[in-house]
Amino acid sequence: MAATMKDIAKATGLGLATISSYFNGGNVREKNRIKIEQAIEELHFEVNEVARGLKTNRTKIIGIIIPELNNIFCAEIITEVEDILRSKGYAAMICDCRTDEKREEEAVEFLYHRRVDGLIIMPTGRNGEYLRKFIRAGKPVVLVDRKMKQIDCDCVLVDNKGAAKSAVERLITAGHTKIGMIAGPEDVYTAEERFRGYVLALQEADLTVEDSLIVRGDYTISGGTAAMRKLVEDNPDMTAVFVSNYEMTMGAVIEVNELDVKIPEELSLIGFDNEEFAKASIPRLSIVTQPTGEIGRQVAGIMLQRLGMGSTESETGEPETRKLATCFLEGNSVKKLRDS
Amino acid sequence: MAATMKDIAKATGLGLATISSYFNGGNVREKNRIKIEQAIEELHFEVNEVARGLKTNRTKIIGIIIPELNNIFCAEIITEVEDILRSKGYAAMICDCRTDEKREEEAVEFLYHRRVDGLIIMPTGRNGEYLRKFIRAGKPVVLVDRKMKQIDCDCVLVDNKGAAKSAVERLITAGHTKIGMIAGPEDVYTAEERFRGYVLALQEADLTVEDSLIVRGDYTISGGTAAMRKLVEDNPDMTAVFVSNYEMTMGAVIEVNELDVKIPEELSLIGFDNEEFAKASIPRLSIVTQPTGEIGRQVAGIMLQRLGMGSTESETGEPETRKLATCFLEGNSVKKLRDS
DNA sequence: TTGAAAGCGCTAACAT
DNA sequence: ATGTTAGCGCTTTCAA
Repeated sequence: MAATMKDIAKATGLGLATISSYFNGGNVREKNRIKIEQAIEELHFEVNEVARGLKTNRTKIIGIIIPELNNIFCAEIITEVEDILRSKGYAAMICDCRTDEKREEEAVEFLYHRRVDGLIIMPTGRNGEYLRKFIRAGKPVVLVDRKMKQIDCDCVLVDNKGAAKSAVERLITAGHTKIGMIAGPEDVYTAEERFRGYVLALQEADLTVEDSLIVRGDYTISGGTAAMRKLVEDNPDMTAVFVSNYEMTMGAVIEVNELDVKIPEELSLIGFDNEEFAKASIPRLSIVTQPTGEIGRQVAGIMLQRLGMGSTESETGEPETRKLATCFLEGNSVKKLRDS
Repeated sequence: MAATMKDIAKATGLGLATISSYFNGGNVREKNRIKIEQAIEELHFEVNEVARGLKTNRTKIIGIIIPELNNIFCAEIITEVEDILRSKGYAAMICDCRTDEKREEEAVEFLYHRRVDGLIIMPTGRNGEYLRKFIRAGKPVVLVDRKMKQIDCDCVLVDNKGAAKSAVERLITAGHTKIGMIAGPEDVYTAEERFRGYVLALQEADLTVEDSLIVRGDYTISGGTAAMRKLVEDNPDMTAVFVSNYEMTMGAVIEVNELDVKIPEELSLIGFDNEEFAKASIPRLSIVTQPTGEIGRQVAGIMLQRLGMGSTESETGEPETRKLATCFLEGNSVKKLRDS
């Protein structure tokens, strides 16, 4: 069996409290410190975090619930979050709920039983009733990339509407007026925001929003290829397209190659996410990028901060919503029809 | 504060042991069962897994260490593993070590302190000394996608060499003799295996292995584009290429479009991984696919099995190495130069 | 079947 | 600065 603090106490002739104090940054006489360290070495002692967790009622574990681990956007955020949390001694307990609301709720229960200290969630469900439990227990909850009206907690978002709007504005500024959009599913928060950005940009430029220029895809590669084909078929006068997520951008590019449509000569294109793909494409794609690293840092930061103030019980400060700006990566996929 | 078993005992007038027994499948008189369930309901009682873990010395947590969470191959495996483990009541504590050996070692320590019941690892380091700790403690370790000579534990691999060999054989059967290869880094186990498969296929067909037909990339998209360009430039007589991972396959396809080389008319191509990309490509790519779901299932299965036999201490059965077959997804990217 | 009691490894209050 | 002691919430003998 692994050595315990008791063993260290016995070996050094010191009291249990002294050993504990040593591990918790308390003051220990130089002499004893050395003795303790020696004993630790000899007995291969390692603090039992489970026992510590029972006593302190803090597990130093953060629950993380995401819709799909094998979605690059989620994965990049989680990677950053996990890294930061771990550097502060917190472990990440990750649950993939496969974009299933029921599984999501189960995951919340699961993590609650595990007594995680906080919850980071990119919710699938629209209604966050099952998060109440955490809030009531005074455990911090941080929402990522999705807003929930009913639930009062911290939240880190990206300015999807603004990003889409400014992307479309770039096309307008370049002289395009017949601008297609490959939009996402109506029931996805981010997809709707991006769609609204597109509409807004056109409206502000006094351009008409034409139904035939809008095709909804399902956020997948093949959804992108299909949407692009339809767009090109239905709109011979279209000169530009805005694609609103990564997978569909990839699909759109594949289809454009198939149709032998030259970018940007015959069609301008602005895509979404994944710098690596944009840079590797020929010509380089102009894309909207989301600051996944920064999202992760903000999320982890808020969580850590909330955990730090845990002592003040009620007066934990107002929930905060942070909306991060997206970036724009300039490529060569947009043709200037006029000087700006 | 959350209710404890003590509270339930008090509320029902029963003893603590009875409550505990109730939760652990023991026999409880019908009358009392009802009383207990009522009290649970009223007090919103939920078992404290931490306390349970301290007592039983089993946390029901499995540590998972991977090189990169935002690598689709890893993510797909982990998703499956996590799903299965959770369905058996085990939580996954995931550490991304960013393909850094030092971070990997730290992660092992971290998880050991946390007293995870087992470890699943896709190792970056070549030497698994730091895994000894787990083995000594009698905690199961399962290696994924990488072998380690020095360490004696279960292991789930893919037949990389065989997969590459049979992919190249397909090209040979179709009549190709000048077959290029975009290989991966020399220090990556899977990359070397795939490279050896390529060489083996050529040798068995009495074809010479030409240096100019082999270009090493770094497993990234841009590595793939660069490699493909070099290959085409240096080998005007090359009729086919085998690309040995997903990112480079994507890069190769992008470059082929740029160079306006027609697939499969002017160049045949067999890629690696990611069905979705292969299916969306035009023409559809022929690729080797790895059974990520099955890998995940095997890994989780072995882990669960080992955990079940925990009681028998030493006699835990010999470590097992499972090598899974890859699949081949037929596309239209290979031209027949002769009838097979 | 049920109850009483000991103790898992640790922290924290209190006393020294 | 250090020692003593009492639990944290649970499981698990051992008796009844």
